[in-house]
Amino acid sequence: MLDIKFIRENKDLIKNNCSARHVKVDIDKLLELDARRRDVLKLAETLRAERKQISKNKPSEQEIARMRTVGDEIKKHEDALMDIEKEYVDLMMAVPNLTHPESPVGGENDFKVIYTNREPRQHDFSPKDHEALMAGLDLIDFERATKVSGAKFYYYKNNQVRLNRALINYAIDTVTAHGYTLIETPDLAKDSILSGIGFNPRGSETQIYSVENSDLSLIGTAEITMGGYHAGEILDLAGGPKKYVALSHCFRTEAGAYGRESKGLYRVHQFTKLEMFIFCKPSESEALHQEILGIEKEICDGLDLDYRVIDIPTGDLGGPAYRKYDLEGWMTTKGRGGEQGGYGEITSCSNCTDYQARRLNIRYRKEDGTTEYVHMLNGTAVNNSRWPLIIAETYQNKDGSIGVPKVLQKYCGLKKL
RNA sequence: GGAGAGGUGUCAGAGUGGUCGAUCGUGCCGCUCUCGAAAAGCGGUAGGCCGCAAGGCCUCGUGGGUUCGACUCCCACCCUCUCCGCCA
Repeated sequence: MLDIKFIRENKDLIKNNCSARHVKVDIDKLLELDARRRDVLKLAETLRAERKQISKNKPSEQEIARMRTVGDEIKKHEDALMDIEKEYVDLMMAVPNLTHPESPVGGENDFKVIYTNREPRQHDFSPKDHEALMAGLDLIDFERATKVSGAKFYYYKNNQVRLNRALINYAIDTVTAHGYTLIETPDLAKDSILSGIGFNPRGSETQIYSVENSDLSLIGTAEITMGGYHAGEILDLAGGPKKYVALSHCFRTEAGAYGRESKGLYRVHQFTKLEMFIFCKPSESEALHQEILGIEKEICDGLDLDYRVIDIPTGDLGGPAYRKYDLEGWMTTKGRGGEQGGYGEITSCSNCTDYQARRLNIRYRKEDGTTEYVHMLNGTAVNNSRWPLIIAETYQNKDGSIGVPKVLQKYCGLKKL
């Protein structure tokens, strides 16, 4: 959510931003509702002030009689206000965040590559995809998962389970070395928190599983439970930003996402993820966004993967992100029509500035004693779906075995799978 | 799941229908005293909304209701604590 005052004073900027981000919101309608809201509010408040003044001391019979009608009038204004406010809030929620001036303008495919660590290594044999590799080594079972839970679920088996734990533990050590507090979160959260973060739990095109007869949903990312962690609080950031690294399960319906891209582990309904999350002062957020990106690269470098970083274009930013970087790894799975590979997303980090903080009411105390909304950032450390995928495809041997990256060997005691 | 108690400002804790947005203490900030600190004394200390401002409105777990007027009364829900039951 943005500041209504800002929207009021920068109407054209907001409209242009909406169209750059491919978001349709009726800004004129919003401003009209805003004006009506303030008019009605003023009427109600004037009457309330009068009633309060008169009712302070014991009023006369005559005054009491008049206050009865004043009460009715106030109620009328309040009801009108509620109607206006409902529509107003819906529109406010739909307005996307502002955009970083350097974010590339355009749709999904207009991203800008800002870093490539090296030319992807080519295998000197015809590489397999992770599904074939893992199946061959009895490391995964999709079929029985389909029987038990449905398509896009999986059982990990044998040493793959150990490798996945090693991956998480390696990432935990790497991130906590940068001063992040380790935390494991609930896997369900209240709908009010979901929408505060910018997810719509029960809309028509939702990616969220909701629990029937409750106000709970399964989280799609620990971003939800971590954003909610400090909801409604006034933070003390004098000692520096609050930095967390959070472990949770993630659940996504992935409605409508089928086809080549969703092969194997690339797009699944459930996975485990380690997520970085920061609450900071506005002046710090751009530097911390770079810090998160740097840690993501450090994790990748440690595993010696082939990857690149892209700056996400305006049309693909979603609602909350001010700027977003994806880190894409080289995958066999991503190959198309005879090609032997392509880049696929393995992490994503966003600077959401104060967009979520305003919805969740998270502020910090400034030195002058006043408060201001914090900036919030999030970024993937690792997960146990796409990362095992890319390790298998990158470290595969001609004989169908999978090497274990050196840095993980001490975590799981294995040299190959 | 059953029984009881309770949810008020940083914390602790008053307030049971009318100048209560809230006593007192504590914490925090400033000042005085001091070479400095402690102690002591004095003063200041919630947030949000509307407004150029003056000022006004809202918030005592949440949402309804009663009333001219609700922190105070009624209803529902949420949460916390104690005891009992159940349970990985």
